[in-house]
Amino acid sequence: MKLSKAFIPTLKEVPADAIIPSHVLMLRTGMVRMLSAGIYSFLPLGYTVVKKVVEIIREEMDAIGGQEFHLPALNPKEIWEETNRVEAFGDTMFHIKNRDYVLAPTHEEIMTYHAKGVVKSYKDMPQIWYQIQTKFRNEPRPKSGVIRGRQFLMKDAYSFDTSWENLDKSYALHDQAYRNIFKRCDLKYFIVGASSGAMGGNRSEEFMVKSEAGEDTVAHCEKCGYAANVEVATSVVEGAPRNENSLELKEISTPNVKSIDELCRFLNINETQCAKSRVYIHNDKPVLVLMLGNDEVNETKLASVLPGALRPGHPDELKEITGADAGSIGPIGFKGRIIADLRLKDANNLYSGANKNDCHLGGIDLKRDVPNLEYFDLRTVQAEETCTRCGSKLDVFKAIELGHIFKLGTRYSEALGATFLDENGKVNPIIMGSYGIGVERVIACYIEQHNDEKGIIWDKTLAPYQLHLMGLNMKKPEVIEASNKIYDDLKAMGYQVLFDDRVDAQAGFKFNDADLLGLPVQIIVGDKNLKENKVEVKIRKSGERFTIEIDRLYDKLKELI
RNA sequence: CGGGGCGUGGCUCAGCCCGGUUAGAGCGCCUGGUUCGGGACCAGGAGGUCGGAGGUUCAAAUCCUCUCGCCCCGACCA
Repeated sequence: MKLSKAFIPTLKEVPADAIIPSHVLMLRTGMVRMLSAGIYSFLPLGYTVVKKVVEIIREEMDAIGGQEFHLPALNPKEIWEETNRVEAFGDTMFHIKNRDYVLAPTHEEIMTYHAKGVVKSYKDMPQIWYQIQTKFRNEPRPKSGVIRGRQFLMKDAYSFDTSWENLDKSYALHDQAYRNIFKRCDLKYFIVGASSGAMGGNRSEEFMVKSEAGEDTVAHCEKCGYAANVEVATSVVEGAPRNENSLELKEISTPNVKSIDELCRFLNINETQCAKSRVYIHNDKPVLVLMLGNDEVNETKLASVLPGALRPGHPDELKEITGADAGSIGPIGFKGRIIADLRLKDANNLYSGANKNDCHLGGIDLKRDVPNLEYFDLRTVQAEETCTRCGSKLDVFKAIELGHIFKLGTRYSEALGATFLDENGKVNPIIMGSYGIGVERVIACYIEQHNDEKGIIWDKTLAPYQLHLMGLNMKKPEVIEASNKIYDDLKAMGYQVLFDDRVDAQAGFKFNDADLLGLPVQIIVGDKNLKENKVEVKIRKSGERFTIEIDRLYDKLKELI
């Protein structure tokens, strides 16, 4: 492609709205332009990269026996009502105004619909069906360029099996395919155990890339490799000590003391002597959640302990339920279910709210004073805590979710009646898995991991072109002739070449554009080197540059690309 | 949805607080010329309903009200 003819609108200045490197660079290199919040147009250069990623995904999915579909994004709402997901997605799902259609945010329902009545026998399975297609989600807050958009490309795959054991096999195939895909894309990633959330199912793992722009937080152990989303991660932490003698319950006046920190200062005690109370409304009934000190309630863990409708209580509800405002609530005299974090197991001589404003109770013995108290792991892992597997310290950081694999089970097949007959002629629901990859995220994450102050650093695998040929002074006949000949030769050899043949651009301008676009190898044709029949080659990644005779260039390129 | 910020030629921004020439700069773009291996220079030129609507005023980019859009933090999130 000749740059003089190409639509590759590079920007010299940093766009005001972009913060993270991948977003800045995708705009500056002319890969994308924003149309509206969270909605991006891919320009030719960006779309070329999309096609490369898609092709890698396609090859690896085909390699595990996947069959590619192309489903409609426009779906009848009815089918989503059968699985209750219109309600589950809520405002995140786009609804069409003038017909009862929705824009699909994922495709479990539609794939299951097609399996129903067609995949009827155990002999018809296993099946792996996938597509690479646009998804629509009405994100309340799109951010970070293409990383969180309202419309995005997703590879979504679905497996259909006759048993949980066979699902394990399909799941393992996808796990391997995903490892291959991300490795080929040269991404540093790791795999974490995750919560399956609204997708349902009983097991899921996420493929994560460490990044400050990430929206997930993960705990990771460098030493043994343990990695989990903090939604589900666990660690070894000391519980509150149980003292030999339990003190008597004692009411203490604590005017204007609201937080645990204030309480510790006021009474000159340690936070591990305090039980913090949070009230949730679970299926319309209040539940008191006790945490040690300043530990935060992990609402994902809480939701798995309290399945169903769950939300924090409103301030006015708290007053009505407990007789006190947040900050003075406690377990003694609380009417309703009480659960506590494991760190509080059988602790005594604790301080907590007295369910009376400006009052706390001391000398609380959970064993003595809170009968039938249930303990669960409810806290969020913090950095520097101890790994449950190997005993070393956990690291906690932000990460971007690139892919997610779920063992769904029968949730969709049961809801939609997708059943099969087994060897014994018995009717069973199909056992399903679902597997997603965010295509744009692969690109954005690659750029996050491969850039410098000059621009992107493409590896040959994802680079939109392999070679960046530059004619430095395209008014000089010898440069025109030599660079055009090299361009034609390289194309004839099958290379993908971007040829900066612009007549009016200065050398420095071309160099900077080349470094910005970041194609792996630059070939620089200038009149000085041409006098010795040479050109200059620059490796973008290392910055290494050398001159070489034109005759030897082609052999050298075989080594480099 | 809550908090904060911002909307002025294609891009980055100044002007607004304190209303008053023909609304500015740099980059980019067009024409001509010089330059030509790390984002050149000279001369000339095109391009703006100041996000939109309403209001105050003799007079609004500037003040007021409403509204739309965008960014950041939070909430939410597959």
